[in-house]
Amino acid sequence: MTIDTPRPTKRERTLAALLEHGLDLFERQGYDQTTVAQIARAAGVTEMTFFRYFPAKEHLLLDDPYDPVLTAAIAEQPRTLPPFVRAARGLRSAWRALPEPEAPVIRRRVRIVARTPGLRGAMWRSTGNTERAIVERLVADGASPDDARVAAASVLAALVAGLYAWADDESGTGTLAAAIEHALDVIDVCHD
Amino acid sequence: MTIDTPRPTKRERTLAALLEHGLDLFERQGYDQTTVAQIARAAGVTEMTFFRYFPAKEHLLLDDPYDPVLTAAIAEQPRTLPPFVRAARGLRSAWRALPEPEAPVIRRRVRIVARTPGLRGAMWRSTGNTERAIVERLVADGASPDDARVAAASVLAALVAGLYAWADDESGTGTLAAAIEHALDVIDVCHD
DNA sequence: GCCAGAATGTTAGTCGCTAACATTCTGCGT
DNA sequence: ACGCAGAATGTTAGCGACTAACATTCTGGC
Repeated sequence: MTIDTPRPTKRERTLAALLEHGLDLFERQGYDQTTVAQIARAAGVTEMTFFRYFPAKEHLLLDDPYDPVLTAAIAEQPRTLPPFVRAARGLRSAWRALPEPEAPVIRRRVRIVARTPGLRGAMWRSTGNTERAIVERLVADGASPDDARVAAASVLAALVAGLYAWADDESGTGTLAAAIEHALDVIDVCHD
Repeated sequence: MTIDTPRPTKRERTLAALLEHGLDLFERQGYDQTTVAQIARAAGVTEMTFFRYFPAKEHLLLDDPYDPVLTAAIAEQPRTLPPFVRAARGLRSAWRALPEPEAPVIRRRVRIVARTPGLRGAMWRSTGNTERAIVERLVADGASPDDARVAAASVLAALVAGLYAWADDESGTGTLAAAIEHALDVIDVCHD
């Protein structure tokens, strides 16, 4: 909880309204069945305005400000390890340190993505930036570009699969960090 | 070369025309800049007809009749191995056996996909069937569903990354099978 | 309370894609 | 060669995501 909440600017308020009503409608009637016009109307705004806040419908669900932490964690892994193992262990230690409070919102979003085939592709594309960041890090440390791309893509795919499994768990008991760690364990099978 | 080429039915001819002109236009002016109407016109046909042959624009590039071979190869891997390793080695042995003659067309297609960000997502979604098939196989052999999904997604991501690297190689000398094998080696780092 | 600039609305249009129905053409048997 | 069933294609109309150019209203600091 922040100390003081100075009256949110109008921009912040409409953004929040779009996010809230968007998530709500997606959950109630499905992503494909929900129209941008509907979301806008629910938020007391025009379709046009929606696109001033999000470049596309899917961006209401896909945001990703996590990159810097990840690459830092990868950099800390010993360079003697193969790129694939470095990436996997780096991601694992990064997510272990992540704060859990944001988990509920993330869960709502991931749930919708996991259940909408068309969005799974979009999610994958949206990991493009993260992938680039990881590749950069690995190459800077001596890996071949091709190998780095393979390692990054593969590790990210495992991470996303782990996210889906966590979001789909009805009980909702497990922590996000544990789910991620488990997913990366499936992949990092070398014990040396 | 087949022994005799009985006059291709009209359906086959328009299909071929759409594929040919589609690929051509995509290569010359880019995927996003190419309109379905353009492709149809070039093939001497209507936009409507295009959609009778392909459910969506992207399907002109994405076809995948490979699943049965893959799962069979995975089934042959020893069940004592972790799911991830089984999947990786199964895929490797499957692609080793694949005929190389189709490579040139595949290369054209993958090249376009690799260079069109929006299509990378579509490609990923189109691997959904293959993923399901692999998961089924792994689960049937005793893996947990969550673990199987992680393993399948991760291995497929590596394979696709390998495909991109191969298609982007300007020299065009390396064989498809070699590229795939190399990609899977990056991921299967356990030597035991 | 005023006013610059932010925020929003309007209109019009493109592209991907679908549906319902009409029309033409192909390739088979005779 | 001929005719006909059914395949193949065309037409029209429309929805939803998204963009562009321009007009309008409203906000928030002074």
